[in-house]
Amino acid sequence: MNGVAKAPTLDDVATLAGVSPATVSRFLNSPEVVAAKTADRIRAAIVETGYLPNLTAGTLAGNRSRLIAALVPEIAQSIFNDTVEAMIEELSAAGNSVMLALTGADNTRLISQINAALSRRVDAIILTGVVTDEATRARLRAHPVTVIETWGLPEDPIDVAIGFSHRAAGEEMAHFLRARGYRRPHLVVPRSPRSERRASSFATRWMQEGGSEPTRMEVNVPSHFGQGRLSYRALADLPHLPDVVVCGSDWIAQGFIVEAQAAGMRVPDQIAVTGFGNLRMAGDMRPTITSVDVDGARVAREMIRVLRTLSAGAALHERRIDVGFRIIARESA
Amino acid sequence: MNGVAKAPTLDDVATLAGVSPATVSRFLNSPEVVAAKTADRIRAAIVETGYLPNLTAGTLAGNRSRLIAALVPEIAQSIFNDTVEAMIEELSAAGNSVMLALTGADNTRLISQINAALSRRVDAIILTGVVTDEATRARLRAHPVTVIETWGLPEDPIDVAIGFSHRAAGEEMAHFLRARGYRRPHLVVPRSPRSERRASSFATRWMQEGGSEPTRMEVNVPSHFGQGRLSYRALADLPHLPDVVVCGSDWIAQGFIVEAQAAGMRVPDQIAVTGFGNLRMAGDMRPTITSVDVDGARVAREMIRVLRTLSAGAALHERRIDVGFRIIARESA
DNA sequence: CTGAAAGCGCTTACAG
DNA sequence: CTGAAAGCGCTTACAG
Repeated sequence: MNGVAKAPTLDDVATLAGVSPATVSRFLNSPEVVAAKTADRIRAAIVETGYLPNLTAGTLAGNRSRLIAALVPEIAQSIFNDTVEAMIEELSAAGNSVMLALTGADNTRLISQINAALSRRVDAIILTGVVTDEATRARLRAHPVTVIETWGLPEDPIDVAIGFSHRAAGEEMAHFLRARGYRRPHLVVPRSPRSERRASSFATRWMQEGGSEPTRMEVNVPSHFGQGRLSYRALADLPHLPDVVVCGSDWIAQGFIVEAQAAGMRVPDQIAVTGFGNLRMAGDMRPTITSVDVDGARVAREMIRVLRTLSAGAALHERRIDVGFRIIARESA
Repeated sequence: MNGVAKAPTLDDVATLAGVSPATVSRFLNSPEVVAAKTADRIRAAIVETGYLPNLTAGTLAGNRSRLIAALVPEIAQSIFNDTVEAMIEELSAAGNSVMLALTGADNTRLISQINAALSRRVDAIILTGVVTDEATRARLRAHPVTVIETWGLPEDPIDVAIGFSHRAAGEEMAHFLRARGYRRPHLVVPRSPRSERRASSFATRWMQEGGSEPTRMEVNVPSHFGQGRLSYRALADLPHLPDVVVCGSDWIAQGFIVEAQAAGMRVPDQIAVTGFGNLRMAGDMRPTITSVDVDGARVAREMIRVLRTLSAGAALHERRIDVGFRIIARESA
């Protein structure tokens, strides 16, 4: 914090190496174009001066920042954390920095965070979920920044979407549970568009396969363990006891199981439970929790691929990248 | 993504408002110094052009970025998440952006992430924990950036430290459990310097109060639910069964309880358990988990205060800010 | 309260 | 393979 000596600049390095600043810049950005001997001198000068590039100047001059903004609702208890972490790892390894911005569980700060990102001239904005506001979509489309929508898979992405079909996930879970012989499903649905989508698709498919309409209750986002416990207690208000409870997240499923067991119920014998997200804990719980897995690391890899393609100036093959999902059948249902 | 029109610049706004660029800049940064009528014209011009400041140019010219780097080991399952989230919220509200960098559970990428942050000319670097490498400490001390070390409370902070005494936390827990009548504590210790510190202080104090040396086992970081389950099973290897298990995190405590209950043990009657971190889940678990609370939001507030003080050019009153901790006595011990 | 001018530290055609 | 020069979009003394 005691700014003694001024930080060395690219010019200092150039002077010491006896070359022009342009050559040092080239060495830094495309080392293959500078002669081996020149490179050696520059390398030595960098070490001797302790030079650290000023990326802020580089961004201004070069019109690319290698800064990427990741906008997520929250991280304290988020199902996206694995993906976010894989993403930050991959991007950092590829020489980028990540600016993480929180938009709030209800996404109220989405627009102000988009503006903050644009002000920093980020190369790309990664969104968790899909922007629903049409004006914002139009504005982002007109802007040079690359926008990647994740988790959802809208018909017409702003630029690119990487995710899976929440409709399909809901339907497949309905089919899975019906095939396992369950007859009275109850849905615990977080108040988010994606959870809502899965729940309604579940219900539609369930009835298509001859079942009667599932009962349901809603919970606030972000969903957490405590809501699972409350959800169990709320069963008392239902016209009949369900034989399987489809929870919108693994946290809810875990809380539900703990409360059910504390009340003396056996899971899954007396009541079965499913989660969503396939958190590590789902495989460790007693009983292990049947869940839906989305490959967060793959989402991260696809993002990198898109970003690389675009920064190489190439055209994108596909604007909607479906990474799919898998139902992981375990003990709880 | 379709860069049609070039983004409007401060010059565009100035021209439209009929003032010089310097005046627009002043309006943006210290609105109180420009005349009311001028301000009105500028405001209108900003709206009409849709101007968004280029903070990258502002940083280069003004030598401050309003960008703050937060370096954390990981976020997928971290006890720091609440603090990180509170911090990002507070900083964003104060007009800063936050660059979140992951250093790895074992902190291997600490130095490269520090360099990345310095390259972006961040105003401050927030560290989770304390930098142990002396060369890095010296380098950061010599650098104009403000460094805030959190959670730990080193004798001689690089700039400022905001945290609590892990030694005191370990001691107080020992005293607390001894006073409650427990006699055979067992420690489950994540392999991190801070957890280690708490565990050894616990043991020292426990023996000072007349107890015999606690048994212990270590677990990898980041700690998680599954380790708690394994820790229960590992009790079989101990010379005697403990009457209380002191876990290094609430995740471990929760997993331990679930496994103990699955094995037919009653918590806390047959075996008591404590956690650390006071996650929301700790208060929701069955039984509720006795834990140690650190006020993450307060850490975040103190950080803001420090940053504000420093950016106002004022001197800091204290370089070590102790936010304390509280043992939250609940059902599990 | 406002303007003209210099400068922040880079990158990138352009020319050789 | 390398250099001279212009320029990226701001901020900030300095002067009035």
